[in-house]
Amino acid sequence: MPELPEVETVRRGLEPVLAGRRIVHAEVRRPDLRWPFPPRLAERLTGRRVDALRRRSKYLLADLDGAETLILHLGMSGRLLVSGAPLGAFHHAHPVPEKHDHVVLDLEGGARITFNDARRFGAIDLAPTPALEAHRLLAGLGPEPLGNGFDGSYLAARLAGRRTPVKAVLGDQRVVAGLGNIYLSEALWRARISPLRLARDVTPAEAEALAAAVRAVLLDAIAAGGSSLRDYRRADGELGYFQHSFAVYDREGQPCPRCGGPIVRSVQSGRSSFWCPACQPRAGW
DNA sequence: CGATGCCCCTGAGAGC
DNA sequence: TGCTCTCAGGGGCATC
Repeated sequence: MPELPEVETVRRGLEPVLAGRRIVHAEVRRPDLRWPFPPRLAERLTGRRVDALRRRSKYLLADLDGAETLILHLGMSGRLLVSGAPLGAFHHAHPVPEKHDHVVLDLEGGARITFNDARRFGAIDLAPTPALEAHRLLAGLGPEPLGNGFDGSYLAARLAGRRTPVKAVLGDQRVVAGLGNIYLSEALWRARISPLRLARDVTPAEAEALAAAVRAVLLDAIAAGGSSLRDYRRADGELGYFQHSFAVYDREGQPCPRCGGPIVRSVQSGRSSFWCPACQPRAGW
């Protein structure tokens, strides 16, 4: 899916289109994605002004007037695409809805936002803004990796004593929110820690390096507009380009950019991990 | 409580 | 050209 950098890139693309504008028409073309949509979704969106577009972990949060917030999750294949003329060119045609275009929002001024999601692992919900943090999808999330609540000592404390691989802990959204399979492999490579190492065997110094690596790789990826492997697109439809900067992800058999040794792939919990056995020794085993 | 595996769904790409 | 098989960036849930 879109991980944190991809969601943040989409947010930055949508914010200038959405913020301060009213939704003049909402078309909801199916009743659900991963879960059923909230009742009367189209009616509840129509006429509402979007006051701000925020991000929490991999969720986009559109604060609406009337103290409700629209919660959006892109799942694995979700896209939020902008079309139309923001200045309202009279003859500007919107594209005909395509397969997997599930929700279409028309904004005052003429822009249109379309939620397309082939695999339908995405999610949409509405929640009262004051109680947003208590929403079932947001309540258990750990700190933002780019925020003040995430650093080496915090991470060391969360890794301590856990007999599960460090990659599993770092990918647990309750520990830190927003990392997915790509940036887990990339961050562990930057910190020179094997994804197979047990969390309890990661030293405090390594945890410090890992927290720094997480922040650095996320910032680099955001600066590149995210990573486009298959489905992900920015709000303007363009590709991100951080995939060209991968050190290890999806590079099995290719040379490690640091040592030249071959990248290997391991399967953990049914998901691929990519790493360099020379740079990321399994010391501690 | 912690760890593991399954599953939701469609489409792309590989192999034959 | 077409069939079948495998795999994909998430994450909730059942199970042990």
